[in-house]
Amino acid sequence: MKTKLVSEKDYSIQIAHAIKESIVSGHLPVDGRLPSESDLAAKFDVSRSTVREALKRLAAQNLIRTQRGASGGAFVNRISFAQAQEQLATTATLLLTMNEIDFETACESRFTLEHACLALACARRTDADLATMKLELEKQSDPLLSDESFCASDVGFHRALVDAAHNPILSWQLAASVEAMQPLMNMITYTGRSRARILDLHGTLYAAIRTEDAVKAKTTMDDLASYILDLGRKFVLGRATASPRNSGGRSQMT
Amino acid sequence: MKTKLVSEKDYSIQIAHAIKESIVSGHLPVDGRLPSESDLAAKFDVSRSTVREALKRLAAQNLIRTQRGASGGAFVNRISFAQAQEQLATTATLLLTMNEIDFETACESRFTLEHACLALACARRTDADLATMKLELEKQSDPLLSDESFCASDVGFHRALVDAAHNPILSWQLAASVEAMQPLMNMITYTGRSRARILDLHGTLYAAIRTEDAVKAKTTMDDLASYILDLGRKFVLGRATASPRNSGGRSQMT
DNA sequence: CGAGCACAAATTGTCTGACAATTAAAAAAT
DNA sequence: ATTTTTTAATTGTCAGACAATTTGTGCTCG
Repeated sequence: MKTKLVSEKDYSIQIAHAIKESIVSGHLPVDGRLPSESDLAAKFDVSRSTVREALKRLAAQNLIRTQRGASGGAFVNRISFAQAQEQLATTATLLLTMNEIDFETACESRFTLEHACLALACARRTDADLATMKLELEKQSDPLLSDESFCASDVGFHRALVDAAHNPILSWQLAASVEAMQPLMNMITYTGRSRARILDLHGTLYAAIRTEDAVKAKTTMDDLASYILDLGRKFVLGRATASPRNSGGRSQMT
Repeated sequence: MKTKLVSEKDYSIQIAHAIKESIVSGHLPVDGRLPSESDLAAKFDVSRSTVREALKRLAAQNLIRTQRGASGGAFVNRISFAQAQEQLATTATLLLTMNEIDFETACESRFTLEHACLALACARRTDADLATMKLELEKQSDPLLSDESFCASDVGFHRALVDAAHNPILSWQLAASVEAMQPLMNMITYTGRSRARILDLHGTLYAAIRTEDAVKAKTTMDDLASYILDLGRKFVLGRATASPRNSGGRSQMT
């Protein structure tokens, strides 16, 4: 049976949309195999190239994967948290870099989220969670640690903290936010030379979660938030006066 | 200058990745024009089809748009919140439908987020925010309203509530969560026939935000959360016993 | 001189047909 | 029975062509 397409939009878009619907609606089960490209071409009455472009659109969204060879083809992906997180992080990064989102807004959303996780984290943290946090704390207390590694460990600590809430969706959303902000955070930490203060706050946070003291954890998180926000403000300020703005002519790819 | 590609992965993936890097890193400015497909084909030393598949991958992620005709081509998109939200909602829906995320986890993450917005909302709500919430409240109090419209208004109320926090990132993330959960929430509300209770809680929330009473707002939100969670549990339970599970044979697309 | 109009040029969208690369299954050989 | 070879199916890539669309250009006519 041939499926009708309207001729007003590009075929590859319509085909991608049709298949996507089949997937999202559950009509096509996870790991189910799509018809071969030739079959799809016949079904939609278009050329194989057009079908391929449609499939590439879906592959870019991690909705399908392809495999060569006999009994190969396109299969419906079970979307993983890792993939979802990567997509979200890309989007968040783009929003941060090319839209009008300023550092303060991003910072506020991140710490608001993290703050919200604390109550859950205090109630549910396991020994494994605490061990992970403790490990990162010890890494961070090494004065010989490079700036880069310190930042990585910082991310690891916050991630462990959120993971302690044991809600994968919250972990997912927050991890993406943190990842998108990391480059900027790195620069701030580099220039701020503020390891001692951060380490101290982390230690306090750790202790509060260990003892299930949600109130203490929250006030500490607020302190950390305002401290980082302050550093960020200074950093952005210094940057604004130091380096001239990138003048905005269109440029081609080199 | 030709750009080298390794022959181990598919070319279209590598090309898409290379261009994506140029965009995310800011090397290609927003609204900047990419070279034509023929030029890119020459630059990467591949055929035009391969370049096209790469571009379709980017288009599927809303990173570029294309335009036909003279002085047409592919242009770097300024990603909008609307697009970002749509992408996030799709991902969230997929995670919800085909992964092992249960209703309680989704519900918890949503209300945790919303709870976290309340403090900001109380501090920053404008008259316009209050008016929007009030409007939805009045809609909801009409007993002749259809179930569908009631649910839509419910979403509108919560959206207005989060928007009152005036942090676009939080609005974005939460809106996507809410949208992904809406189908399920609808069914729950349909069966629960629980309008009066919900309306009451909404009214209390509205009043608390109007008077900037963050404490009251938070306790009310907690009540709402546990009420919905309770309804959801009953609903899921009833569903599990009533309808048999979709048996899992692989199926082809029809 | 201006307004409209035909035409050319550039660019993406699609089609056709072909071949290469890869993989699983079937067939053949040992 | 096990290993090797062949075969078939499928995606990945290529080349060339034409269609559709849009913009600019120059020409004609008022």
